[in-house]
Amino acid sequence: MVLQRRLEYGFDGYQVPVVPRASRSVRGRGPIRKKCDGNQIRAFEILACVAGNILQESESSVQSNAAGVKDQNHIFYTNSKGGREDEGRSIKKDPCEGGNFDEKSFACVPGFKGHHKSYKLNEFCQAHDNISHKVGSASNAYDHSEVTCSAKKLATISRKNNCGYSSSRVVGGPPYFGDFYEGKVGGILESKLEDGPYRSRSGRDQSLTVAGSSEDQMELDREPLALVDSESDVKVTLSRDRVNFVPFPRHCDNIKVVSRDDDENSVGCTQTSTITKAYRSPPDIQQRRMKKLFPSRHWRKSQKLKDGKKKPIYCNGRNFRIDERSQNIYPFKKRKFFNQSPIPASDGGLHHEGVINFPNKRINGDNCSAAFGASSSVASQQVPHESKGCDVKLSIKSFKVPELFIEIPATATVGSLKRTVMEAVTAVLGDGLHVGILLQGKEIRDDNKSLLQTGISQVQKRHSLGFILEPGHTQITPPACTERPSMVSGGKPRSLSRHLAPLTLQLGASYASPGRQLLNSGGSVERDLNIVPSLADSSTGNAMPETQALVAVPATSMEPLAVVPFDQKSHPEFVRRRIRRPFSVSEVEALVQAVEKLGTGRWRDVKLRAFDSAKHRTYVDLKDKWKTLVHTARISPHQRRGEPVPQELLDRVLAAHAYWSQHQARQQLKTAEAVCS
DNA sequence: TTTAGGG
DNA sequence: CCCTAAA
Repeated sequence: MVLQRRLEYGFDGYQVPVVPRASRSVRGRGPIRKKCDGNQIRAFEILACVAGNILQESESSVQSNAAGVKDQNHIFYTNSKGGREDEGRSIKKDPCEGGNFDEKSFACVPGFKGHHKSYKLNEFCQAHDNISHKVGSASNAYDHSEVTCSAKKLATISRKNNCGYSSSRVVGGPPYFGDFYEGKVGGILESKLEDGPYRSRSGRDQSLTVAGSSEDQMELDREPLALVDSESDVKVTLSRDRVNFVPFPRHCDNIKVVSRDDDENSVGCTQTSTITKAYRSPPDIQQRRMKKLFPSRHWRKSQKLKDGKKKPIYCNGRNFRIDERSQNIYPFKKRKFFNQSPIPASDGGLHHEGVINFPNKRINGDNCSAAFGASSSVASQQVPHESKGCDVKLSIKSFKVPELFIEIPATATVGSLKRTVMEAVTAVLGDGLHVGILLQGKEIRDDNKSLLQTGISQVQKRHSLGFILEPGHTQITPPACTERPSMVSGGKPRSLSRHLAPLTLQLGASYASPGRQLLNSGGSVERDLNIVPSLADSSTGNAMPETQALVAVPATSMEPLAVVPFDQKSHPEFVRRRIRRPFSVSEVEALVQAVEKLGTGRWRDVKLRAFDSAKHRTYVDLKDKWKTLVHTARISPHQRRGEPVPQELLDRVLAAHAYWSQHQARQQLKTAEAVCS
């Protein structure tokens, strides 16, 4: 074990040295900049494989969800092996971070003015628990759905860690009190230093970089554990005479972030947990939340194309989101979408070498022709005749999107064909999908009729009930990006189709098909999933039963509609406001810790150091958060809102802020002097 | 791309 | 959180 040492320094009166920024060479690495590329276009057909039965008990939907968990677990696990680089990295990384909990917990952390703080221990334990729970329940969250899948790895790594294979320890609080880092790397590298921006020192930023040649390299950067294990050569690059080896804080911070996300954001691909959770959510709360999330100004409507046709809705490149009230479908930022989509957005854009026609496109509710959408098949159903209130549970085996006709020159490349098809899909999906219901070949249009009235609930034969996907603009206002929710369905009360539509899209959003690359996305998925139950919750009247029955469906894996690539660049006007994700206390802790060490002018480094794996936290976010933290610390406690931040943290915020402000002033003074002389 | 600040 | 001028 590494010797635990403590160095305490006061910072008053210290002449703080220039702290140069970290080498920009680090830029360009790291997950943030990673993008997926070279993926393939997915099939057009949407598979909604749900073993279907009609059940009378709403309870059954829960079971259905439970089944979904299993699937997902499996999927996650499978995917975790498939390993594109970023995924693999994440998967490995998080567990490693988990492994670091202990170390961090044991780290002796001098508090302000040299007082030791023990509160951290609890915090980290908590974080650890959260992780464990996550792994166990598969209810991953946050950008790190991978965490869920890597229990195995976690165990392995933890073991290594415990064996003291690798040990690095951070002993120290704010730099102004002196830090003591000791990194030991499998006997290959051992370095230690006592340094920190707050302390007087001759050097500038010193850094130690360890690079491995294995494919784990990405994590080597930050993972002492991986480092140790790696048989690859270890290169040590030292700038200046000292070494600054600080492998831990980042992980620890990250961990906190993860656990926090789990708790509060439930961002995840685990539909089960989300759904379950959402069932508990009061509809009004959901609605309020949604309202906040979608300021109208962010929902500019899609522009019209020259030919008067509406532009493909940008949702194509994102996940769909459905407002439980208007049932508008909202897109998610592509950034998140990328995490799930195998399709590169930077595919060079869509080419238009082919002519696409939609001969059967419906207009204003015209008949849905056969060409337009093969109906789905309903696996089986059963009818609870006896009571009106009975739930009707439907299993939709598959959906087919409208048939597309593509004309493309024989000389066109396969790639362009793909793009053309994709464009066609985009055009259709983009306009918003509408679900039609075919009962024995006949489409049911009256959305106000109950299932009983229409006879849907009495259908016994397979195939007698079908669902079709139609371009949404025919009957429903283009779902996404509209600011006129009232237009949807002409303001009619909730109806069957209105509930079904979201379902369709939901399928896409909940997407989790085996053999697929990891889903993981920072929160978007979760939100999507949250919506569905809230739909049920907020629905009124007898539409409720169907809705609930359908809500259970997403638990299974299906091909998402949302996985249609979309070139966001061509639709810049659709950039949506990000989901608000309040900082948790542990995130604040991580931030404070990082800022204490790095200062307030190096947000990128702060990000890299403490939030590297928190994709949803940008350096701008961190900067903003710091700003608000400082503000929060200055106002009286009763004026503060949101999750209360421990006073201790706020004190540190003020201290660090004061320190670095002064530091900055000094720097400016120095610079000025230098210029003058 | 980052930083720094206003909104 | 967003937007953006500046660097």
